[in-house]
Amino acid sequence: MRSKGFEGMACSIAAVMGAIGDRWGMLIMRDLLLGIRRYDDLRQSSGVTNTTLSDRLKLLEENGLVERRRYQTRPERFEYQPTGRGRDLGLLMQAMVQIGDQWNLSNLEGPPLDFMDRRTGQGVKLITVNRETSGPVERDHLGVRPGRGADALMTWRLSRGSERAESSAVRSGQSQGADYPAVRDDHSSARSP
Amino acid sequence: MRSKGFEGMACSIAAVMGAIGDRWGMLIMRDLLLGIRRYDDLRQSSGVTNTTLSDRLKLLEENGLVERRRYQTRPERFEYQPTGRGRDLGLLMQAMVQIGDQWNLSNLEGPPLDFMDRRTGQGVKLITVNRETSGPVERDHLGVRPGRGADALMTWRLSRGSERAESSAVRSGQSQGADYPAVRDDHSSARSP
DNA sequence: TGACTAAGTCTTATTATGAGAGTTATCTGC
DNA sequence: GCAGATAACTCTCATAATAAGACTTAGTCA
Repeated sequence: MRSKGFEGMACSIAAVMGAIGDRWGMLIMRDLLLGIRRYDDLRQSSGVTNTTLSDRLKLLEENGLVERRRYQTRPERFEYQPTGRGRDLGLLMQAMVQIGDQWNLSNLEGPPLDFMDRRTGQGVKLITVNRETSGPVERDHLGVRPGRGADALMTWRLSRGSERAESSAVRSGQSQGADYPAVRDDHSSARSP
Repeated sequence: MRSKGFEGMACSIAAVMGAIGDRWGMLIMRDLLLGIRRYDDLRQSSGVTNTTLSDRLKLLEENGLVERRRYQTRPERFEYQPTGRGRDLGLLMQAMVQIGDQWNLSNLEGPPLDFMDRRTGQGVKLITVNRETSGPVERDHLGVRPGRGADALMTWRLSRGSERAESSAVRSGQSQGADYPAVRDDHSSARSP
């Protein structure tokens, strides 16, 4: 059974994960964004099996992240390239590289992949800034609130999240609250989903 | 069969995806970062089944992203909270929200989740900046190169990526090259993996 | 001729998943 | 004092997905 309900979820995180499919989908998108175009190259680069690669490419195409294009006839040969939407996932890739490099799970002597400014050759990183002023915002100051597209479940999730952070968890002095404390909306209620 | 070789890959993207496990793992991390702590709340919030939630929580704990803590005895009750490493995934969450909001696959009238600066209440976003000067870097100027932790496969991947971008693909005038064009290293070669 | 390339499909055994029932220990309301 | 609720799971079963790798098709290369 592939999925249960990633489609109807009012959550951008679920939407993005649903579109990518799984970690194989993500590795394939990584390779495409790095410029790999051919089926066999994708297979060798990611180490995925034929069955899964074939399936994921179809899925990514259906989800509008990848375009399949015939680059020669007789025999027919196809290549795959990211669409505009697929290219948006570059941000995700940067975030993963930044986090993974920090963790360094494989105990490497440096990052495997180094993002940089092509003009200057200098390294780059992702930071959080104010949407209007572009001034930097520290992680400790970040919060979250239901947006206009939030449904009852999202509202419940956020209020439940801040609830726990203030009751048993904090009383015991051991547990920490939400990493992105919810800022309560006027119309937020804590009904069960 | 769960996975083939996500462990030995010299790639931060694979490392992060491997640690999260799959999209259910990501939804669980989302909920934990929003402050949800209890098993039943996680289940209701994410819509995951018991079997999968139980399995994923163990996996996330093994991977050091989540900590299981007894908050009461008789009867024993446990809660789950993100570790420091788990908290790093907040950046990933922000990236997904930013991308998913842009796509708006569910045709909502606004974002479901709104990240902001708690001090001012103003919205925030992720941008790419120079690692030293903190000056903004445009997407079109981004490139990539093998870092010190790159293995033969990563080097091959990057050189193959820029190869395709310059040969058949561009010759035909239809295909575009890598979104993050590789900057060639002096010691990069194009041997097969 | 034989080897090789590219882009897959097909087969089989193993593993994961969804749905939901069952379990254990305790607390709450009446 | 006992039905029902709560919390955090485990168990079962039918179905779906996966890994490994053999096979296919239509050419090119030496």
